[in-house]
Amino acid sequence: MPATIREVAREAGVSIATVSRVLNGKGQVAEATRALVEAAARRLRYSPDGAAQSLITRRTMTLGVLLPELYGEFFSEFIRGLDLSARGRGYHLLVSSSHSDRREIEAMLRAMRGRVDGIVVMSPDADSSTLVRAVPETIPLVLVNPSRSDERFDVLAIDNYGGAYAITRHLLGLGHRHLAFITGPANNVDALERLRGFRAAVKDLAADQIELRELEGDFREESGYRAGRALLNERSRPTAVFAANDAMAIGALSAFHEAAVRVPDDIALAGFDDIPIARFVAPPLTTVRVAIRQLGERAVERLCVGIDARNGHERRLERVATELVVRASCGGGGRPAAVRRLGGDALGVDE
Amino acid sequence: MPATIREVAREAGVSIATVSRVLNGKGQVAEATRALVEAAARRLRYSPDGAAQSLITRRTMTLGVLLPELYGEFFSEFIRGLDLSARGRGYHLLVSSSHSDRREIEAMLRAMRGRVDGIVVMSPDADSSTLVRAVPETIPLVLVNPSRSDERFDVLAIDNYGGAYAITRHLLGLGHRHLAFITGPANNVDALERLRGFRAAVKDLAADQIELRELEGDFREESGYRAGRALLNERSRPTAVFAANDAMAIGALSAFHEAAVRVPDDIALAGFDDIPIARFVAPPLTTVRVAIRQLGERAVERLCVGIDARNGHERRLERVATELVVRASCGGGGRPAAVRRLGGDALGVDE
DNA sequence: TTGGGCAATGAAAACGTTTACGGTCAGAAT
DNA sequence: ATTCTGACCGTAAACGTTTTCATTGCCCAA
Repeated sequence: MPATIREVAREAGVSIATVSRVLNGKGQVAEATRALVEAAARRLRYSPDGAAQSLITRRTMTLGVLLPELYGEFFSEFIRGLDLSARGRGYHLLVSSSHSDRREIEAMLRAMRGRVDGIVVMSPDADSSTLVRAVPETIPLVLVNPSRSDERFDVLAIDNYGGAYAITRHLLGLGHRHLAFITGPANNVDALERLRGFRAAVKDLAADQIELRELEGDFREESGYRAGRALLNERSRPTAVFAANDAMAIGALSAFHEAAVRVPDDIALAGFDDIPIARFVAPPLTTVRVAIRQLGERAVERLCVGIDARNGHERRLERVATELVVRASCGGGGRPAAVRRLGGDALGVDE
Repeated sequence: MPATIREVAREAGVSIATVSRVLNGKGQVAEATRALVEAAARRLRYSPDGAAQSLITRRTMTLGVLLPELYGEFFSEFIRGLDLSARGRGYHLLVSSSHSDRREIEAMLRAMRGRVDGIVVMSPDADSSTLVRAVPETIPLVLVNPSRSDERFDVLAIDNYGGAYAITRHLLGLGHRHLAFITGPANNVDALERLRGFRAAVKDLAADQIELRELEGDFREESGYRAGRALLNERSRPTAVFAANDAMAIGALSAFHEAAVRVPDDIALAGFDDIPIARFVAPPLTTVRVAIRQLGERAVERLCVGIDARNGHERRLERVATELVVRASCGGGGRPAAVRRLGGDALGVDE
């Protein structure tokens, strides 16, 4: 029903080739005819058919994005980063979320064939490493925070381990010897790495003097709340709690507040991610900042390199740095917010 | 580079027509050949080219989504709703965010031609009503919370007015006579409607006995924080504050906490949206629940109706109901959370 | 034997673009 | 006058599908 290039050509009294040339600004065309064509196009409200363009140019100017179940501020920030960067490069974003199991992701990956020029896959679930085998090797791919790095692909990884290590060290440095850790989903790679960093710091720095406690969570506020309540009921209460993400920390905070347990006076609390709201809870949350938006921007950037090079580029593992953000929730004179950067530049490349 | 249908046909020793029939499950084809073709397709890791399919079928199985600057939990919930509903119907989602001015949106709208089967436009900025004129009338469109309803389009509107009215009545009912309102962005329709509801309730219920104060905000935590501080500095402090959204309420809460002003004892506080985190701040936030995810789901649903009917369906204005959620932040015995529903079914249709 | 009907398949058109190629024409150079 | 050179523009092929239509071969009824 909408106008085609042919109708524009007829209206302007020229051939379709000329119309195409005018609209794409390629090739020589007389000023007079250009004006003619432009007028005709405007009259007919013509805009080219994306499908036909993609078919012939083999470019869709679209990037695919595969995300896990999206929840909370983390993803809106991430998508925002992707979108900003993509739009700046003239790309659209085809997003698909809530992918948990591998088969689903595979199906999506194939469904995107011919619809996108490249794909960003964020699959923090542990079995994602096997997933990529299903990918037609031809399409550029960037993996964000995969369980295992794979030198066949570009990979972006948050330095979860380093961040967790640093914040744990911070807690130990404040003198805490009785710690609790609230974990994330059992098969989530970010969560696992944070746990690993926590354990490593404890082991390295104060192994024998420490009393430890690990509680299960799932990255949502509710689970943090439950964990917080559970802790309060224990005979010997920890002096500091480190939640694997801010949402759970806020949940725990809510439980503490409800029980009139003061933070940080009675108990110290730390999170991870530095979601925007973290500085506005009471007390402001000591946490580890992840440059979420930049993570998205960087992913698109890498992907575009892959696309332009037709995959003929060298693959890299880029580690996105984290930084410790000390606010009031752990006490220890952490105000105003002090920031300590970990592991090189904010977006430094190592390995 | 990836395999085409022609190669599959050759591999299987049949015509491309037969391959197509097998893969789409349409038309008669002998069991033996079917197996042959399927084997060949699998061997070559064939998956059809989306562009070519769209070109011929005139269906992209993709829905466009135009969003404003996305920030915070609201949008991740909304996108989640869209995605869930879209995927259930076999559609993909092409999202594009951060659109502020009209020209940008128009450009996006045209760019989506031939890439999507329909579009969801969320444009809370006041001039969006003029925008739609630029749309080729042919493509199905759903407007979410537009500034003015337009009977040429399907419209989904949050009952901002009703929600604000109800929560203001709640505050008045608790005896507050000195109120402050923190506004949203000046040209944001949701913000404006909430303000209108607030003013109307005051006028209707207690016009002359009330002391009023309106402060500017922009829907982000930071602006709520600033407004909160400003309020504390005033000679005559309000007894209740209603922020046009939860993010700002949380910002204000942070300011109050910092100044050791107790909520709700010293000052009552209410928000709007009921973002997931609202129940986990201290004290839990009294607010107005907006069924964000359902809003997204409903938008896709309406859009699909328009697509299936080739726009030959009757346009509707659907109002998404809101409900008052009473928690502790306003005092008045509101715990555990009591919910009062406003204006018909949760997704009731009026008008 | 003839013909009708049906299942299975293939040939080819169509979708709306971009672009390689060739043609035309005016003016300049010979 | 002839040829050459560009600028300008049109013809047609190509992209990878789906789908219509025709063809083939087979079985069965007349």
